Amino acid sequence: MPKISDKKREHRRQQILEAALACFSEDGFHQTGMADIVRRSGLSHGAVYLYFRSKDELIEALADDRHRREAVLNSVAQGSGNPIEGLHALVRVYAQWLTDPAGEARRRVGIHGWAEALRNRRVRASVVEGIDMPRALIVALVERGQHDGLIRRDVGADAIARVLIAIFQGFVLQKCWGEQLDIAGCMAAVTTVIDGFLTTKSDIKRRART
Amino acid sequence: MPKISDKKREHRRQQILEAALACFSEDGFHQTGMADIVRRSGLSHGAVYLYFRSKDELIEALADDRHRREAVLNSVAQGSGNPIEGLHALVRVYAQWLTDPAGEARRRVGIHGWAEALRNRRVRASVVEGIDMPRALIVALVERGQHDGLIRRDVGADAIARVLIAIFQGFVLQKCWGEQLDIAGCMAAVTTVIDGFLTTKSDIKRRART
Amino acid sequence: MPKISDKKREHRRQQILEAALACFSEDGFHQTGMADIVRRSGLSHGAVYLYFRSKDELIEALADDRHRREAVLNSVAQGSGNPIEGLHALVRVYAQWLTDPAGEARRRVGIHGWAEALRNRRVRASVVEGIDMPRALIVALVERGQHDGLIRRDVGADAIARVLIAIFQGFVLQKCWGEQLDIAGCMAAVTTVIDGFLTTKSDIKRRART
Amino acid sequence: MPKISDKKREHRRQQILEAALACFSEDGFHQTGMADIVRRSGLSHGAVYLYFRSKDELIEALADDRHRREAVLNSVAQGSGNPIEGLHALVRVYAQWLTDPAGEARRRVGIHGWAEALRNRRVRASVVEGIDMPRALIVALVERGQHDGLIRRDVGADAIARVLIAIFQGFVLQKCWGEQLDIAGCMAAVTTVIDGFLTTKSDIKRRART
DNA sequence: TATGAATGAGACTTCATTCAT
DNA sequence: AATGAATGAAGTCTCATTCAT
Repeated sequence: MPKISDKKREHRRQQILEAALACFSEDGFHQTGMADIVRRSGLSHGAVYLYFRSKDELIEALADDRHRREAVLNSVAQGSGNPIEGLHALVRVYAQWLTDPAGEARRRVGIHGWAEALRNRRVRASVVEGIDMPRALIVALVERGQHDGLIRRDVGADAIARVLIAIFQGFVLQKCWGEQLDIAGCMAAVTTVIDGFLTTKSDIKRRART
Repeated sequence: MPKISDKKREHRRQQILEAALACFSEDGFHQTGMADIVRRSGLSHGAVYLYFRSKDELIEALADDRHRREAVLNSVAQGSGNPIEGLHALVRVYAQWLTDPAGEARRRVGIHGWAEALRNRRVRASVVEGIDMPRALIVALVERGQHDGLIRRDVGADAIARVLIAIFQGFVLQKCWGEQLDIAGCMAAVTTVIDGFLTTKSDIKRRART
Repeated sequence: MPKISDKKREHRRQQILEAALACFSEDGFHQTGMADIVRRSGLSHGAVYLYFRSKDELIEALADDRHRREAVLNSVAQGSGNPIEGLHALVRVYAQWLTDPAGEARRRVGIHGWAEALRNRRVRASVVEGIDMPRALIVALVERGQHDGLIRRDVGADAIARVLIAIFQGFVLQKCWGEQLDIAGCMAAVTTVIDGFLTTKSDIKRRART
Repeated sequence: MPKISDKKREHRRQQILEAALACFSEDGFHQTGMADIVRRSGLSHGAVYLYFRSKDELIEALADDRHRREAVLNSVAQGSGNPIEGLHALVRVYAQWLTDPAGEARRRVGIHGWAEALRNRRVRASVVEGIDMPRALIVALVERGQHDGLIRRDVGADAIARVLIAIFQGFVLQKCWGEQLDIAGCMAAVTTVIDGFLTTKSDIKRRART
């Protein structure tokens, strides 16, 4: 039993995960058979079970994978000086992620994961943590903006964060269903949404009146 | 029992659909066995197949059911005089639907349906038609608003519709995952989003300059 | 419970048997469902079970039906004076039965019955009795012919009977499989077969030598 | 067990086919359950489906098997010098096949196949091809015999072939139903049948008159 | 390490028969 | 007598997982 190198091992793991991603993206978790994944990975049944103890572990590994990738995504918008600019940057990053053709399979699997999160505790934890990252980021930006008087104070930071996240979740759904989604136009609308959260002169006046 | 009444028949059908809804809501379409539905419905195996030819037909019936219910939901906001008020009314209706505890199972099944729509043509058609209704409604309202000078013309009506729909789709997800979702707060944020699409004095001035 | 007339009762019975015959002829006994028979008969499930206690009873009734019809067939050749002429008459009758387009379904069901006879005691009894009739008839004719010196004595009467019966059984098979069966030509061959069983001058001489 | 040898594989296949043959022979194709075959084969449910994709494929495999065996059977009589002797040889071979106790199951399955051929295109094709082989063989022998003046020209070669084949089909039926079939006697009768097709002095005279 | 044949529980569905009406 | 809705055992087939090699 010659222990193979860690590099080789990691490569095998990725091979399997890629095969699983492709299969799950096409047929969902429960309509995909292990045999499909085995075939697509070019390995054997036994080999796959050497790397993942069960199909569920494979699903969870992909959920974690997604989680990790989103962490990278979020880090991009971090540290931007102006909170408003930070929000716009975040939107741009997500818009790009949404448009990337190479990410189609991952987006589709993501949707399957959203459904699976309803019944699989581990998947749900991964998904929830996944949206907690941008949420915390947005909340921080919004609170800074509110503190600086740039963002309206009559709307909760958490609510704003959830609205923005929801928008992208909805976009993923609509896009993956093959809807004619004018991404550029939608992004313009999202920009307007953010602007709608900003303080206006009338807000200032109104506040003055109170 | 010779030829039971249509009423009784419809009742049985509902009995099965309710059992299916409960099962699917808990375990998803593919992890729910017909045996589960049979057990929960209190009927026999054969009886269920007397009303639905297959598990798929059951899934599709629920999709159609959802479709029908959403049509009713949308009709509420129709015919409202002021387009802005119409949008707000629509949001209120959907907010209420989102909050209704009795609708929890239906919302969860809805999410499973979103995933299933990725691989089942019939389900996708039903889901897409389902979002087409409010979309058309919102587009109509927005275009009227734009024509009347109430809504900004620099954002597409379709984009606005898709943003609003996406928000609710995301809310459904977040709520069903058990997130601490401050619905009231979120609705306030949505109201602000809509207001963000309205024309402001600065818009008018800007337009005047052009 | 108004007892219906015997005439009506018999008509119903025939109605069911006809439906069963048509279904069995197309799909065989075990691939035909009671539902098929019920549908084709225009009656209800309960009604069919009022006349036949089970599907097996239906199969057996058809076997008996066939048995009865064949008895009629055989009676035709009976009582013919010349045994040779009797054999030829029998062949003509069976040839006609084989050619009758209206009998196609019955011939097909007959074949299914031959297979069923292998596992159903009652059906086998019916089938075996069915071939015993013409066999006895042929044996009688042949023995008379042999006694009269018209038919060779070096071949058993029973063997001749079985050969002739076998020929028609094989013809039924070949015809029902859609083979290009030149019935006229085949009948000519059968005639020759019979003639082959007759004594010739050389037989007489040969016998004289012994 | 990684990749078992072809020999082992073929052995397993035969194991299953034998079990299927025994079951089908007793109960017919449609009354035999896969569970019966599984039990009798000593393998597991899944293993059987590893070798045959469906019950139908199993039936067809047996049909093909039979087809192949009959090809061997026919080859025996081929190339015989004297056409008359060829016919007698063929009859002897089939008589032996009919008598072989080890072939009982195969003969019974054959009858079930005759019935199945009425509704299963693939099975019918196999059965029809199966009788086409001896038919062609007999036709060739008879035509040679007719050309040589050994066999009567007033009976079609095809008709003679069909008569001989029919005889054996009928014998199979009668034997499998448990009839007291005096095979030796019957074969003597068949010999006489063949002799009946030969030219006699009277034929020659008759032909001379024409 | 790696293979892939084998397992067997469980999936969906059918269907002969019954029985309340 | 007649109906047809209901039953539930049994059917065929799949598939996640294991383990002898």
